[in-house]
Amino acid sequence: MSDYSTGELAKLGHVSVRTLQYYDQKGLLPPTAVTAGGRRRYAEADLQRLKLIRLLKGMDLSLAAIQEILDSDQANRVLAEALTQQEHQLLAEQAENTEKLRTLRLIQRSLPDFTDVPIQSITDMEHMMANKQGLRRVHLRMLGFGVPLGVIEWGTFIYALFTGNWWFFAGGMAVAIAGASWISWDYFRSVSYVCPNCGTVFNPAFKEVFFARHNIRARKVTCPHCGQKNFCVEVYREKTKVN
Amino acid sequence: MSDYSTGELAKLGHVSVRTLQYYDQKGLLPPTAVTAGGRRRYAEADLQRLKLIRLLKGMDLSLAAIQEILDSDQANRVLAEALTQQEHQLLAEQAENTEKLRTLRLIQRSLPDFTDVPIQSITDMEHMMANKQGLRRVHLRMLGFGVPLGVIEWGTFIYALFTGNWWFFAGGMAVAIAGASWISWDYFRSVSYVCPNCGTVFNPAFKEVFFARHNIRARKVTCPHCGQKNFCVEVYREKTKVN
DNA sequence: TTGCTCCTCACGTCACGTGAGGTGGC
DNA sequence: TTGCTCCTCACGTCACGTGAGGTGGC
Repeated sequence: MSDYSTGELAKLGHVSVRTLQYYDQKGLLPPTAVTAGGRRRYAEADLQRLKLIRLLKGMDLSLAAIQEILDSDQANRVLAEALTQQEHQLLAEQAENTEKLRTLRLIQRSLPDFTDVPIQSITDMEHMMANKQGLRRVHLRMLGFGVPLGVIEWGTFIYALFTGNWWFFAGGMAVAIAGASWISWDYFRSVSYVCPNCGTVFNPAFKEVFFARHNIRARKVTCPHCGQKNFCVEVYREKTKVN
Repeated sequence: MSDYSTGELAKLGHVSVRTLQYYDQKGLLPPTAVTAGGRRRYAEADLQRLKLIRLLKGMDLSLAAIQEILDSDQANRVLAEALTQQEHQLLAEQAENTEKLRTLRLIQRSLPDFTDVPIQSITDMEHMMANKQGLRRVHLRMLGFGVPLGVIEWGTFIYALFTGNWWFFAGGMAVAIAGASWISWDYFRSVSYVCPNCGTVFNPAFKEVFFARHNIRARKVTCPHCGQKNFCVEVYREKTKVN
């Protein structure tokens, strides 16, 4: 009547034959009987037990924990305890995963800034975050001063066009150039660079920064520590580090 | 100058010495130099690399994936791709965990119903859920008929008390007894029992059910399949299974 | 008798932890 | 010279998957 071979039980329980052999070896699900030829024979109750094992394993309980539950004479109590513990475990994992996703997306968003920059530079996350904020302030300040300067430049130019008074435009240009110089200087004093090779954060000379090849977030400058010339990521220069 | 021994780098990188040895063996982080005596010597750039490894490992990337990223000449592109993939992975895990927690709590809630019942009986989840719904309907129906019956019983009793007309009460009692009998019969016809030993779902004789020891959700009845007498969980008898 | 199922080793997986037994370097 | 650090094997972890080589049972 209702007894199954290893293969039959495997099919009914949606597990592999190897898994059943393994469960037998571990003592987790020994067959009801073994034939003279050494073949395992399972009964209906074994299928029940297997289903329960799968159910518990589906909630990430370890085989050891499952065995402890099944072999306990206080199965109910032990199960309840294991479930409570597993609930905490799963909740903790959920929180960790959420944090991992947060970090992942932070990197994804800042990855476009790292064109030409060896990715070694993406090391310190907190630094990156503080940095993003600081840099954004600096960039906003640039805009805040740059836009009025542009207005002055074009305003005086157009005024000169209509009135023929080019001295007025010359004055506007002088103001604009002075302003732009000041903005550049201010920007230079607000940022530092981090060497992708040795991780040193340094402040190159104004001249080197001004003429260096660069993109939105990195600039090819020379590290004073290891002497290499690399694309270095621009970071916000913290007040406490100004020297 | 700034070169580190294995122990020093381990301390700075918050990993174990063994981990660094392992990373060297895998080719993931080979030391910049090795002394004549076979001691590993790391440079500043190695610390950078280690920090990046930790950052990526923190998002559950495998060492193999990290190595592929670090050793690629298109590191940026490869990293972006790996991150996108990992994002999907993490999201999938979140969804799975949520489902695991749902199952876990379902079991937790129904666990008190399994007093005296071998936990083997908690096997089929979908069945359990359909079952809970069905049983609840049956219980509500019992209440829906039972409460009016109680009202009739007490109402006629009190009426008899005040008027002295006890025939009226006798009539009410008759109705109540008939109603209760009908409720029992209806209940009996709405549930089945599942054998904790062999998993068979069966319908015992009315007499056995009526007099059997029981608690809220289980009843000690005899399985017609394996012949054992156990506490069997009461389940909702599905229409299609009525025989 | 012929396939098919099942059997028992035994190695591989992944990222290290944990000794054992020996040596480099301050 | 004495500790301390570091070195290389090599086994263990967890839940099986994947052959290899052999046999039971219809």
